[in-house]
Amino acid sequence: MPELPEVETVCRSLRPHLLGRTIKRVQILEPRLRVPVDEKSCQSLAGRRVEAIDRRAKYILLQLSGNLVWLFHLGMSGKLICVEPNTARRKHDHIVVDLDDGTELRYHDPRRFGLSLVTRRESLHELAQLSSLGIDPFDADLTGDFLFRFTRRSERRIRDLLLDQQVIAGLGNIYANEILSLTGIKPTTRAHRLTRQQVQAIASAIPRLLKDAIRWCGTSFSDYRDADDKSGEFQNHLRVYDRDGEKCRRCPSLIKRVAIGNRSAYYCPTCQK
DNA sequence: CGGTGGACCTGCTGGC
DNA sequence: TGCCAGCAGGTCCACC
Repeated sequence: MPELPEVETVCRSLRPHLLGRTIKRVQILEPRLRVPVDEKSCQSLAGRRVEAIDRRAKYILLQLSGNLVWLFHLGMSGKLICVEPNTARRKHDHIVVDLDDGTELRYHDPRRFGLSLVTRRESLHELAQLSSLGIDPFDADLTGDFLFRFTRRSERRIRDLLLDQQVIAGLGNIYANEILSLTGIKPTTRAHRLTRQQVQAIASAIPRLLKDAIRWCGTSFSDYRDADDKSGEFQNHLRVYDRDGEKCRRCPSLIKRVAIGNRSAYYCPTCQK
């Protein structure tokens, strides 16, 4: 579900609710996420203050007093939502956090592909999840040259290379497909077949597209929401993703859907070669 | 090593 | 109306 723009939107919407607040109590209603939630470390969070909220790729980091970090990944269907006290619990509310002003922060995740873990700040860089991440999409070092080196030695399809978090950290299936649409490249093209110019175009399209998506607060299909349960708007601006059979926005052709592995790829057969 | 396919889950939609 | 297949924004692991 949530890719970088959605996770960034969640972080921004959490800040007004959480910054400066103190955690009173943490309840784990369902520990069975992708990695089992450690109840003990969560209970040790009572009394900690939220000092900052950061994002790395698709990970959300609540920086807490006492040099602790509470790390979340939303998986496919995870949400962090702030609600008034005494709001009815919903099915799939797995973690409930009581704050000192009465607000409740809830982690809700029907598919339970998400992740919640607590670590000391100095150990953060040792986490496998974070240490294996590739370059940040907004890093000035993400140049055509940089990406060209990866594409030269890879025979994977470019859509899959863009999804690889160890290469670029933060893209998911929506934005990988949209980037290839913006740059006129077919998602099934093998990476090493791309020209220098094509790779340059991809590198420069990535931060532009993500900034645009963040400006529209991300893409909402059925279920992505921010901390105030508000939808994003970028679904209205998608060029190819989830538009198979619909008209291309630049030519009369119809958008096609193909399976790459077991995930869909979308493209315009005329505009993308 | 790199690349691929399946597993992990629940819920929704569309076809019959 | 019900049932079933297929699909969904991500990641990880086994296998070739």
